[in-house]
Amino acid sequence: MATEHDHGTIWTLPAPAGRKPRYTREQIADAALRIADQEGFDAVTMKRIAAELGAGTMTLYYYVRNKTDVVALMQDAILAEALVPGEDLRQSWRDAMAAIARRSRQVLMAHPWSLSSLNEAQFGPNAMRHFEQSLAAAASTGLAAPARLELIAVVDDYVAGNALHAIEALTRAKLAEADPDMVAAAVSYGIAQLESGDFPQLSAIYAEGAGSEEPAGPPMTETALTDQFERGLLALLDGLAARLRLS
Amino acid sequence: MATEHDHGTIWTLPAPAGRKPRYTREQIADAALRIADQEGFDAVTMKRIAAELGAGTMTLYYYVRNKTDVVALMQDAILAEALVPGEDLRQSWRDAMAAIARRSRQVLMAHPWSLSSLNEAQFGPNAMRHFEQSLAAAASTGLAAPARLELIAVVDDYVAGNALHAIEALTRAKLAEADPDMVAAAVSYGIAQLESGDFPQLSAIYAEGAGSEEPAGPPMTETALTDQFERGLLALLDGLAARLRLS
DNA sequence: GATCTTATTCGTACGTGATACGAACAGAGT
DNA sequence: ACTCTGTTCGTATCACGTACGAATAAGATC
Repeated sequence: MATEHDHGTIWTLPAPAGRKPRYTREQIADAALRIADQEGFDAVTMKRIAAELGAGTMTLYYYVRNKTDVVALMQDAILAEALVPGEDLRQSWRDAMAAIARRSRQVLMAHPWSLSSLNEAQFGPNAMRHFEQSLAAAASTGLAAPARLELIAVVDDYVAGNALHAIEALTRAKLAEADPDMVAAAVSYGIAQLESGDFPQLSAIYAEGAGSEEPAGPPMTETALTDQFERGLLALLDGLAARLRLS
Repeated sequence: MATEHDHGTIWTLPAPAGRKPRYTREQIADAALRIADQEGFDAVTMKRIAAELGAGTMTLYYYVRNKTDVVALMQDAILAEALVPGEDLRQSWRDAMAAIARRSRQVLMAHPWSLSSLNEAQFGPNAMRHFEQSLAAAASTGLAAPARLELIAVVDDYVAGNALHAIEALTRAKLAEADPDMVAAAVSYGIAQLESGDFPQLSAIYAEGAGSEEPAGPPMTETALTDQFERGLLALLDGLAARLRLS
C-alpha cells in the first residue's frame, strides 16, 4: 500500500522531458556532487541542492523520487570519471586491468563519501560502461565468461577495500593534525593497553619503531598508501595469472 | 568554541563507575547491536536503544557523548566476534592469515551495516586484539615490521572489499526476490542499452548466457560468493608469498 | 534515622532533514 | 483570450539528535 510508484531505479523512470522543465537530472547530480566535494557528504541536503540551483526545495522532487535517487545519480556521475581512455584497453589484459584499477581507486579516493554511502548502489549507464571496460580488458585472457567475471570481481574487491582503508587512514590523519590532543590521548591509551602484556606483537613493533622517527604505525601519507596499493595489486595479478594459467 | 569536551574517543573517556549507574556501555552496545541485526541499522536510534533498555532517551547521554560513540561501541563489539581461536594462529602464516580473513569476512557479512557505517572508525580494544592476532599470524614470515604490516593491510583490503561487494550483491538479491517487477524493469533497461551497440563485451556475455539457465550475471548465492572469495584469497596469498619471497 | 550532596535519570524544547500535500504559476494548443 | 496540465514551490508533518535543566535517589555525614 505504501510504495506503489516506488518501482525500479531512476534509470528505468523517464526523466521529465515534456513541456519545459527548468532543470535536468544532470544539473541536480552536478550540484550535489559539487556540494559533496566541497563541504562533505553530510552537507548534501535537498534544501542545499535546491539552493545551489536557485530552486525551491520541493522542485527537486519533480525530477527524482527521493534522496536516494539523487545519491544514485551522484554515484553514476562518479563512475563516468572512472572510465579509462580507450588506448589503455588495448594493452595486455594485465596492464589494462591495472589501469582500470588504478583509475577507479583514484576516483573513489577523490570522492571519499562514495564508498561510505553506498546503500544498494544502482547499476546505471556509467556503471555499465565501466563494467564493459573491465570486460574488454579481460577479453584477451581467453578465459570463459565465468572466470572472466571472477577475475574482474576479485580485482574490484581489492580496489574497493584498499580505497576504503586509504580513505579512512587519510581522514584520520587529517583529523589528527587538526586536533593533536586527540592523538596524544589515543597514543597514551594504546600504550596503557600495551602494558597489560596482552599485546606482545604490538609491543614488539612499537618498541622497534621507538628508535626511528616513524610513528610506528601504518603509512599515513597518500603516496605511501598508493605505493602499497600498487604492490598489492601486482601481487594479486601475479597470483590470479598463475591460478588461471595466464601468461 | 563549539567542541571543547569533544576530545578523544570513548575509549579514553572513563565510563561512569561511581555511585550506581543502572546501565553500562556494554549493555548499550548490545542493545544497539540487537536492533541493528534485527531491524537494520537505520532502526538504531537513541530513542529505540533507550526503549530497548527501559530507559529514557537522554539517559544514554550519561554513558556516551553522542551517537557516533554508540556506533564506535558497536563496531568494537563486532570486532570481538572476529577474533579467531588461538590454535588457528599457530599454523603456517598462510593458514593463519587465511583463517583470520575468512572469519573477518563472515563477521562483516553477518552485520551488513558495519562496513557502510564506518565514519572514521575508532581504534578500540577489540580492534587492538584483532590487529594483534594478524601480527601474530604474520610473525612466522620473518619479514621486517613494515613488510609485515603491508602484508596484513593488503589482505585486509581484499577482505573488506569482498565483504562490501558480497553484501551489496546479497542485499540486491534479497530486494529482487521481494519485488520481481524491479528486476524485470532493470533487465529490460539493460537489454535496451545493449541494443545501442555500445556494449559489445556485455552483449557477448549476455548472448552466451542466454542458452544456459543461469541469469548471465555474477553469482548471487552466498555460497557462490564465498567460493569466489576463497579462490581470490588463495591467489592473493600466492602472489604475496612470491613477491615477498616467502615459502 | 534525618539530612545533605551530587550522581544519575529523564522530560521538554529546539534545530534540522526528508518529504506528503496541494496550491500557485505558466507555456502550449485551441 | 482561454483552457489544460506540466512545472514550481510554500507549508506542514514527522523523526531524529541532542542541549538544558529539573527531578530523583544513593550513599556519606552527623
